[in-house]
Amino acid sequence: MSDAAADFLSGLTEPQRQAVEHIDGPLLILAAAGSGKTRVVTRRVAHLVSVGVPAWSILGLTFTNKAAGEMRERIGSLLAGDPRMMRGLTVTTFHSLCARLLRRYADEAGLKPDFTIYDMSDQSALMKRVIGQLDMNTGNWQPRSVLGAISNAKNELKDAAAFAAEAGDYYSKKIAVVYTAYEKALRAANAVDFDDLLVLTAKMLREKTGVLAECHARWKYLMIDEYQDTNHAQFVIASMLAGEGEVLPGLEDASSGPNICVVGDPDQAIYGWRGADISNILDFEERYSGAKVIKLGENFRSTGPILGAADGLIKHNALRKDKPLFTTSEGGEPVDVVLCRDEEHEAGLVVDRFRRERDDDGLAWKDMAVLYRTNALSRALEDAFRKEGVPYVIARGTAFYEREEIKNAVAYLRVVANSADGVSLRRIVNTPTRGLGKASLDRIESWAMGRGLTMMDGLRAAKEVPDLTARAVNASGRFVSLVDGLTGGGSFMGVDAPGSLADLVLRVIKESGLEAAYEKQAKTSKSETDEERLENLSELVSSAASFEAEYEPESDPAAFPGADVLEGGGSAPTPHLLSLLRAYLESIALVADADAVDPAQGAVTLMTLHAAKGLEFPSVAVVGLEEMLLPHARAFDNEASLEEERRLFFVGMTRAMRSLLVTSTRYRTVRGRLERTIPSRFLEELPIEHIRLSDQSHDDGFDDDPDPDAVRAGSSGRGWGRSSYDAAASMRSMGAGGSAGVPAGIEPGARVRHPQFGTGRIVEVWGGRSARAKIDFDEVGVKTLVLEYARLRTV
DNA sequence: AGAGGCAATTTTTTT
DNA sequence: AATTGCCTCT
Repeated sequence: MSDAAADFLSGLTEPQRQAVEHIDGPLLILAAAGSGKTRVVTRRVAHLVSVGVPAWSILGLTFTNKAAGEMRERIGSLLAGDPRMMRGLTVTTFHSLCARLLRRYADEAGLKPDFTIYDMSDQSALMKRVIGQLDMNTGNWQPRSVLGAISNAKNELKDAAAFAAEAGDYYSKKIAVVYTAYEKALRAANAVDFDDLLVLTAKMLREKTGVLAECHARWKYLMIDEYQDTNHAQFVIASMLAGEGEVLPGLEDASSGPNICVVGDPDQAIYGWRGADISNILDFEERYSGAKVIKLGENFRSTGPILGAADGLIKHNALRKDKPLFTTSEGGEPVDVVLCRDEEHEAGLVVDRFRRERDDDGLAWKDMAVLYRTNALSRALEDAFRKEGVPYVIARGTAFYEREEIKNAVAYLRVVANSADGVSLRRIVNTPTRGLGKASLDRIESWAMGRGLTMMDGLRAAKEVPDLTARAVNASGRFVSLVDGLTGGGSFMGVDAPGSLADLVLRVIKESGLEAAYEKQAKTSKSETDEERLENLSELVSSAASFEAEYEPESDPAAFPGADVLEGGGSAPTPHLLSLLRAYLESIALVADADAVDPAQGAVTLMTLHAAKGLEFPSVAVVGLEEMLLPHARAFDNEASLEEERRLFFVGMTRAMRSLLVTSTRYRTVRGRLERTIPSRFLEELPIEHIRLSDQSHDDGFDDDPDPDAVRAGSSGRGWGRSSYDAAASMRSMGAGGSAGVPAGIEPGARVRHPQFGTGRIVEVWGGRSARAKIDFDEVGVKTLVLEYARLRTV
């Protein structure tokens, strides 16, 4: 063994070393939270390469782009001696890989290579039309729930025909009809949804032996992270790629099984709701009878109390094989569990604690994270962080692309890349308004559909469409030439339009009139949001520019580089603008919220518990430990989902290295309504010896320092959570604090402060039970607010 | 055609 | 609170 190979083994525990050294045959790594999984996986890859396995024959699959990027980076630094050894290494997400394979083998998959990937809002838009066209009532058949049913079917690899064949009851039969029509509409739009990426790839790998053979020729070593969260479709894809089909009964043994290495932890399975099947990991040993199983149990991340508390919690999962969590590290503060008055109090508490930890314990903002069950909980936290001037970042990778103006610009790009994309076309055909109203568009559409043409074809042939006004024909013509101009003369395919991707994006923004429309609005209404929109649009141009700068066509897993690239030498061809555009749109479609986590930002990270999986922070706060929230109301009906909620909390707790705060509030504003809450049952499951309870929900005001007596007060018994609570007293104290309820002195002429709108003067007050006030705010103008919910304070 | 206003509604998590 | 959809007014 070379010295380099030996390096990858230094400082490892025995089981870690075994995992790193494993080369051929199936391997299951059961990696408990904080057990050094990433370290092991990256070193194993580096080790494989160092013993002569070509990097291009290794395929690593993760769930988020960020995880993939990190893994690639860490492998890169392990192999820093020779960057060329990384050549052709593929580490990517399931969805990315599938998208690339489907483009490369579009024919075999029954697609066209320029297909669009529809996100959830595209899917809803399409589904609404489909349901409407079937003359079904969107009230009775909600796009969301229908899509949910279809998604479940797809995850089990049931296509519309199979679904229809099984459908017995009226409801299922109806869904089957919608499913069929929805699929037809997707294909007509030359589009696939998220599930299709997996489904169509699985189908292709099963049915097209030629494709599978090429994949086998390329990838000899398969590695899958977070295996406990794979669904059936992903399981099939993994099995096919691993060469499972080649293992004949009776021939499998320890050395001849496929080179598939899966890594996961059943205690961190949190995606059951989207079809993840925990039995994939539980049955791995059975499926690959020669599989080597390595358990990484020792935790290197958290202090004893944090780990003890998390262990005590997860033990309450009855459907779980008991597995001790242990650490050799000593000391550590107990887990703080604090009962707060409301979300404002809770957020203030978190900010105070973080500030203290930064000032006294030498932590940096980037070392801290707040985790919550639902995105809605971020608001109160944001307000507090902003108010206190503490830098924070919300992990919502998709947020930018969900903005109106960005969606509009991206829709133009999508139509440029795929003119059949009806959902995007409909979005932009009259945005900004160009005189093509609903009536004209309906006429054009029915004309086109009657002929089996796309909407774009209809626009192109507007002159022939009956009953169109001259104005509509004219507008159609202008729209068509706009798009043709952007595609470089209507024959983008095969012809490289001049300019870069960023230029194209810029042209879209200008030539579409989007920029002008927002500029006009910004001038007339003087609102800041339109200024912001313009800034966002130019940020989109920058993002396109940096995508272009970083894009490496040869790193495309479906590029299947020829010998010249794999063996070195040969320069990569200049990417065609259209393929660049496709790749860019694909990267936009496949961003994950977790991708936005960037510790380099020097800010506290706010994110959902789901997004936190795989990360670690010296200091963590998990907020909102209340019944209906964590566990979530939706999880009450069955034990399995309740246990998933518990795992979710477990995942949150085990992100913490040194400091963990868990909070619950007595009252929480839900959809604008102040509601009484019940502390989460999970709090009572935390072992008392590892936690420090503190009921601060009765405290008045906004004390910065926790009351040391209050800390002791809660620890006497375990009944503090559920019933012994004086709601009236709490309401009184809140009134005094002025943070909720209707403060006195709300009358015309009075000056008040609103948490969002700032200060203003009351113009008018009326109404009895749900009294409202008209308030003239200094910054944002006149607004009418319901006093009960407005959180006004007199100034 | 299209903007703006009002009423109803709100199933968490995400690739 | 905030978003979405429906409806009216210009």
